[in-house]
Amino acid sequence: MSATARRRTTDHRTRVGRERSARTETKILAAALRVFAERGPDAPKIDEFVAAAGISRGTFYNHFDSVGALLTATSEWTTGELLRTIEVALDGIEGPVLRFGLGLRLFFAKAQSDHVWSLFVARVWKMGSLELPVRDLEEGLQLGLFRAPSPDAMRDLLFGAVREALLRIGGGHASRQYGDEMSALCLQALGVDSRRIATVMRHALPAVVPAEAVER
Amino acid sequence: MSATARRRTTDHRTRVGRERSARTETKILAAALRVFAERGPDAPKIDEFVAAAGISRGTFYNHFDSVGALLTATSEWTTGELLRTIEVALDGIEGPVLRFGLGLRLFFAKAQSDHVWSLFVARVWKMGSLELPVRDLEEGLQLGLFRAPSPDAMRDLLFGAVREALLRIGGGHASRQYGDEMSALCLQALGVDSRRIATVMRHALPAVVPAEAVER
Amino acid sequence: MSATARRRTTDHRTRVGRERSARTETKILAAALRVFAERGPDAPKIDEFVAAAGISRGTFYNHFDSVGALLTATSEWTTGELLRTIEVALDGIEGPVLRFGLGLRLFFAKAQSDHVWSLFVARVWKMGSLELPVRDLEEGLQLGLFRAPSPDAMRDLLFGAVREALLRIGGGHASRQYGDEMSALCLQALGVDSRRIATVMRHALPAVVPAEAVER
Amino acid sequence: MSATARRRTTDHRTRVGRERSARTETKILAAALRVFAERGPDAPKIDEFVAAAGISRGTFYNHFDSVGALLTATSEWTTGELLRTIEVALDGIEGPVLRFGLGLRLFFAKAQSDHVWSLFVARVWKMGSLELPVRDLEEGLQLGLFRAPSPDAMRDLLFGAVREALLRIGGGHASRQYGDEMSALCLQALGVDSRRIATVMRHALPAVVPAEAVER
DNA sequence: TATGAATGAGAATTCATTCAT
DNA sequence: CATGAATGAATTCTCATTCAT
Repeated sequence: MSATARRRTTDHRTRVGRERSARTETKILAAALRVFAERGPDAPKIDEFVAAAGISRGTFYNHFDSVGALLTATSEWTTGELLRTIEVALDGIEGPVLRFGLGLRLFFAKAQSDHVWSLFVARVWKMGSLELPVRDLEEGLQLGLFRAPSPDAMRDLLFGAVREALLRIGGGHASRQYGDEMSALCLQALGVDSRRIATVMRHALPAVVPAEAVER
Repeated sequence: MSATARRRTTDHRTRVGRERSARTETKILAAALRVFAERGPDAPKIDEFVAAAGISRGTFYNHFDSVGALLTATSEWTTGELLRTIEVALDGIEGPVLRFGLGLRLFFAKAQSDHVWSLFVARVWKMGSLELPVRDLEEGLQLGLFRAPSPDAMRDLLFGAVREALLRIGGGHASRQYGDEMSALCLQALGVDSRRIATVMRHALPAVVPAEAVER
Repeated sequence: MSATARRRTTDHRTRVGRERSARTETKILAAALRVFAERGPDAPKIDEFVAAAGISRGTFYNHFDSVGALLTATSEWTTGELLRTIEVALDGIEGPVLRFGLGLRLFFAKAQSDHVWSLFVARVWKMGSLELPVRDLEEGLQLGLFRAPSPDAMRDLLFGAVREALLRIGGGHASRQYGDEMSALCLQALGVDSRRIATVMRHALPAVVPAEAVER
Repeated sequence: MSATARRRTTDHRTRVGRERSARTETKILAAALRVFAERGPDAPKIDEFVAAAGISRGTFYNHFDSVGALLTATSEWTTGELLRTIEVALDGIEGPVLRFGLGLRLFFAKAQSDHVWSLFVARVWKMGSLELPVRDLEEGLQLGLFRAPSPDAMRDLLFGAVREALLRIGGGHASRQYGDEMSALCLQALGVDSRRIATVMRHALPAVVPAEAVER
């Protein structure tokens, strides 16, 4: 066998191995998403992930060092795409009020289409991993379109409202219009007047193009 | 020793014992408050309470059956008085807007005066144990003083906002005016116009009469 | 109950507890001595100590953090007294040759009276925890009673010889005179002439007064 | 393709395979030598050999069944030649004292030229795999050139001294003359008088002819 | 033969709970 | 009622071994 041939074989083995590994990792992450969504970030034991993913204990440790590491990885895996996706969907939309309002509506639409994701984000979300669209907010404040006694209060109110909304949606206790209602209420909280809110709510929801179909 | 004397001794012993027991229980509850505040409701182990309270494992079990029971007891011990206290302080104040606004300000004042309590409530609070002042809200809605797309959304937004606020306050990251700012923002979220908000904020904070000085 | 009485009770509880704890610890150490002697310092698993000591896993961890810590503790517990004991027994004996020779004979006598101890020391001994009687050696060298090409070589030869001797004794493959034979050979290795060696071997073995009867 | 051609190809493949296999095995053995030298015979895990040899787990098991088997193989691979080599080098040298002394000096020279080997032998050596030159010792005793209280003591002292010496050399804590010093001291331990020792030490070290250049 | 992901038995460790004092 | 040592089930984590590619 020539060196070239051998190298090709080696590459093949390596590639196949890596693919299998990646598939297993995805399986674990998908399972983790469900488990964290159901039980929160602290309660679950390794065995729950192992059982949910249908793998062995050993395999778990081949991929993640601890539940903490898994939580981090799941967070990243889960929220990474979404915000970018929304960003893209909002491309070409002008005006902070419209942009922020539509962004919220899109976000809640995602939540309503995936309760597991919704619960997971609600329970695990820590500031920083999933940011609010700071730019639109700041611009809106400067233009006088948004009003708030302080940035901290504004951020906390929006953040808390979204988290509670995700809990409700994830729990299956939300009506179909709930996402839009909460979006409207958030705009009202920012001091936007009713007419503008109505405009935002009437606006057609931009199409979301998934970056790529993530297998789950 | 006569029967009477014995009985008297026994009574004395019993009384002393009960007092000692009550004091121990208070010590445990106060410690639990700190521990739950720092670590949330799921993470802490029995030993953390034992260490924080400066007692032995055995003593813990003499008072509480499990961490769950302790959590419940701590919740009740902690929040039981407060809402009634606020209720009392608001006695005589008229108008849902003013009542709700002042109630919020009082609530945040309490939070800012006790960070441990603040964190505890933020982390442990589950719907039901600490209710929003439903009556004022409903009345305000009926009178057209509050506006919201739906009661669910309204409740979630307020609830979430308060929780985030408590987290900030408990973490020590809030300015002195933060409580008032958040109160104002909540009113704005309910559709109250700026003039009315200003009135509420200018209003003197009613005096709070502690039901009894709880030793901690 | 008076404060004094209570304190007395508390003290009593504390004392009883500490005594029980100390007894358990001794039990573990004694078991560890056997286990390490049989299996060496690396091989044994926690369960072997647990089984040998007749305690539960949990109890083991109440006393020692790891096998490593247990090894250290066992070493200290085991060798601490001996060298001091020998030191005391040699009190009043003059001359490095006589002192060193009798010290060796006493050491091997101890080994032959306790095979488990012998094997343990042989396997676990690391330089430093159980020192050779440096002072006698140095004095002997200065007086020209001992001869060696270098201190390092001398130390290594003696150290290695003693270790091998302990292995043989611990294994039960030593004759009754073996300890004395090895002592004599060590003196010969140090360049002591036969007549002097004979004197040392004829000398009565000083009585060893155990510092205190250690229960085992 | 003709049968002949095919056969030739097969032969070629086979030969290449065998060579590759032999090379891999050597790689594993060389790595094992280092690992055992550093960690002793009990502590190391399969992964350490795998990592040190730069191979995969699977490959390890293609060559050795267990750590025990590897240890045996490494011992044989490592010490097999040496003693025969020394034997050859001593060919023609007369007299037990001279032969034994020069043998020791050669042995330590080897140790000082290869610290890894030195540590490995020190840690792994168990009686039997690497024998002392019994014949010279017995002859020396019979001729009255060596003196010892008993054969056991003599063997143990020499054995222990050599092991300690190897540990020092392997650890890099030996001076350049250390090997010779220890050799001289061993002779002194056997009761050889200084003049004879001096003769042995002055004697030129016989040339060692490596049986074959062992690739490592 | 070489690879390395997957496996699961077994070893280490934690922690809620009991109980004699 | 208070104490804290002991317990052992539950859990975490390791590592020798297998096996499809």
